Amino acid sequence: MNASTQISTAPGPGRPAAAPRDEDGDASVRLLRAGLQLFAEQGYAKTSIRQIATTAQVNIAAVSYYFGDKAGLYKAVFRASPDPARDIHALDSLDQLYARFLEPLKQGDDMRLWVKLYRREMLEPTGLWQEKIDCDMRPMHAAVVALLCRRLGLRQPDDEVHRLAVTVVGLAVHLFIGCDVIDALAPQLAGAGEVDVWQQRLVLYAEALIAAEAQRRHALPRAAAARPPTTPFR
Amino acid sequence: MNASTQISTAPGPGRPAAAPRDEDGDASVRLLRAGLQLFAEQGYAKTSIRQIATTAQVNIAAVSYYFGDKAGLYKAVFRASPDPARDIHALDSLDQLYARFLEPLKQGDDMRLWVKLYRREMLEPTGLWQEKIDCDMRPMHAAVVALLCRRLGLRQPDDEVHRLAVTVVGLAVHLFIGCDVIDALAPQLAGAGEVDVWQQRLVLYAEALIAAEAQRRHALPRAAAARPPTTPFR
DNA sequence: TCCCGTATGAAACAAACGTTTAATTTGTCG
DNA sequence: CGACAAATTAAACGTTTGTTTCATACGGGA
Repeated sequence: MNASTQISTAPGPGRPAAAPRDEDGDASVRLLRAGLQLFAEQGYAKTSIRQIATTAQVNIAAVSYYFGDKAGLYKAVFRASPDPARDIHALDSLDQLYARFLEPLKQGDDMRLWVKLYRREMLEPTGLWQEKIDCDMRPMHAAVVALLCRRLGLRQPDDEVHRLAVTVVGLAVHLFIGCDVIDALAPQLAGAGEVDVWQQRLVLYAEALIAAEAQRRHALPRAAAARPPTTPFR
Repeated sequence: MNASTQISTAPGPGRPAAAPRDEDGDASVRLLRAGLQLFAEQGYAKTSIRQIATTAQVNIAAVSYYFGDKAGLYKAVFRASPDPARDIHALDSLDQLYARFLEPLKQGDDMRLWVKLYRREMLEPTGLWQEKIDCDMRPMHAAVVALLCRRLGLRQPDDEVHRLAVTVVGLAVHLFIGCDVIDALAPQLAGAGEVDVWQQRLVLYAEALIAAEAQRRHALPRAAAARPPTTPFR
C-alpha cells in the first residue's frame, strides 16, 4: 500500500521505458521458449515464474523486466502462436479448411507445444480465448456457412446449415484436441505422417455430411418450420 | 520437519479413524457440492479450499477432516461423476451411442458442471484421466469398432475402421467439449431442447460417414496395402 | 450428572507464490 | 579513462496457499 503501486498493474515493464527489443536473442527469447514449454505442459496456474526462469537460465526479475508480470509473459507466448483459424474470411474448398487446421499437427516439437497451449486456452479461458473467438473463429464459421450455402444451393443460412458448419469444423477440431486420446486408443493413426491421410479422409467425410444434409432437405418438401419450439436453456 | 509429518502424505483423514459417512447430509455433502461447482468453473489449481469452505459454509478444517486433503476432495468429486463412456462394452446402434453421450447435455445445473469438470480433466490429466481412458474409453472404442466392422462387412478391423470409429465418436465428443464455442457462434444450437435434434443429426451424419467409407472401399478394389509407409512420430 | 467420542470452530503453521527493490555487471559513446 | 544507460543479479517483500493444532460445543450411554 505504498506510493509505488501506481504502475504495478500496467502490462508493460515497470522501470524501463524502452521496448523489449524483438531480436534480443538472449534472456527474453529464452523466457518465451521456456514459457511455451512449461505453460503448455503444466498449464498456467501450475507453472511458476521461478520454474520458467530456472529453465530459461535467467533471473526471476527478467520476467517483470521484459513482460511486466506473469500474465504478460503468458500473453506474449500465446499471441506469438500460429492460429489455424486466423485470416480465414473466405473459403473456396473444404480441403483448404482442413489443410489450415491440420498443418500444425504435421510439424514437430514446438508445434506440438502450440497445440497443447491452444487446447489449454480452450478450456481455461483467460480472456484471450474470447478475443480469439470473436476475431478469428467467428469469421471462419461465417466462411464455412457461406461455403455450405453455396454447396446446398441456399441464399440464406438456417439453423441446420449452422449445425452442419459446426460439425464440419468439429471434425478437425476433434483431431486437434483429442490427439492424445487418439494416440492412446489407436496409436497408428497419431503419427505425423498420418496427417495427410487424415486430411484426405476429413474432406471425404465432410463431403458425405453435406450430401446427407442435401438429401435430408430433399426428403422433406416444405416442413421446414414445423419443428417443435426450442427451449433455449443458456 | 517434526515427527508429526508421518501421516501428512496419506490420502485419508489424518486424525479420525472413522469413515466420512456417505449420508452425512451436512458438511461433507456441502463440500462435495461446492467443490464440484468451483472446481468445474475455475479449475483445480485456481480453486482454494478456503473458497470451497466459504461457499459450502463450512470450516476449512472440515476438508482435511473428511477427505484428507485437497486432492482427496477433488478425487471424491470427480469419482462421483456420471460417465458417458462407462460400461459400454457392446453397441447395437449408433443411436445408442449418441444417446449415452448427449444425455448429460440434456440435464441442467449440476450436469453442466459435470460436463465442465470432465472437460477440464481431459486437458489437465491428474492421473484420473488415464485411468478413465483405460477403463472406459478403450472398451467403448472397441465396441464402436466392432459395430463398424459389422456394418462394413469386415471381420478384422484395419486402420481405416479405427479412423472412422474415432471420427464417429468425435462427433459427440466435439459437441461435448465445444459446447461453449458453439454457444458463442450459434447460440440457437446450444439450447438444452436442441440436444434431441443434435442426436438425430449425429446419427444421420454418422450413417453418411459409414456409407462414404463403404463406397471408398468399394471404389479401390485391392489396393489396400498400397499406401506409402507411415512415419510414426510420437 | 458425568463421561466420551464426534464434529465444528478460530487461529496459526511453514512453504511457495508473484512481485519489487536495490546493487552490480556489461557495453558503448564522448 | 570516465560516464551513462541497459541488462542482470541477489535478496527480500507481502500475500496466499494447503495443512495442522488446539480448544470448544454437541449428544447419547453409564
